[in-house]
Amino acid sequence: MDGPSGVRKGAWTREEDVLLRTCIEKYGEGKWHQVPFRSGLNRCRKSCRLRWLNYLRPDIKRGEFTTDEVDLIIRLHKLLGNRWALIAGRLPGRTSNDVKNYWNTHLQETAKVTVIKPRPRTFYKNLSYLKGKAAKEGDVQSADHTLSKPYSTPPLSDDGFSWLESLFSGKEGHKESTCFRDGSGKESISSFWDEEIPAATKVGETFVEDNESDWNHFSFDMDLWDLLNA
DNA sequence: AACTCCAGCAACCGCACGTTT
DNA sequence: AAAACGTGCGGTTGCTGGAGT
Repeated sequence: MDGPSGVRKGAWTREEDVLLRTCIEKYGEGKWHQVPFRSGLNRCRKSCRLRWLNYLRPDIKRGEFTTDEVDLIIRLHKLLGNRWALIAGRLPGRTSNDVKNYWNTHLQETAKVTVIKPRPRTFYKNLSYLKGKAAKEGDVQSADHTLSKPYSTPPLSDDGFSWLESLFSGKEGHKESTCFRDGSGKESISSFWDEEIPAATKVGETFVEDNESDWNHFSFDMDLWDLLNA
């Protein structure tokens, strides 16, 4: 079962597991290129890393996925798509491979969902939330047409309910009341979920909604992934 | 008992990205 | 700035064991 380079492939034996575990316990995780030499294993670094991360790590949870875990996977997949590492990061003890395999075998067919891709959105520059930020960080128009970094927290609705939290609320068909108001109280964007998304024009790496491409607005390069990892 | 089919899972592979030189 | 290197991720493959015929 050795490969052309003489490196062993295929299923791991108990002895190999012991060697790898002993090596990691002695030297710690990381420096995977050194692991085959240090452990005496005739395996490539990738194989060693994968075996450790997916099987040998002591905090790995085995057994059936609970209904809570399945529910969370479905919600996160709806939000993130096939970002298995991110999804697994929210499930203590589960690996990305576990989650991916579970999805592919149990959920793929039953959970035909529309993935909400974090499309860059345009927000009015004078939203109350952003105005506060802009006052602290300088005029948002001064640097570039776009913001290089998303704000650390998403805007809140009037009642303080985060639209991001709503993604996990489980309220099917829930009409999120995330109404952004400008200084005069005029609603700029009616809702996150049910709004009719207008046509958008790509400007550089951002999208500017049609009819809103002038300097009265700025484009907000919304990176949900960073928000989730914050 | 022998064979086929298939679900579940472990592992491999290629690529992308970040860091170092 | 660019090449080399190291690491992590996601798609895919292939092995294994159980169920069905």
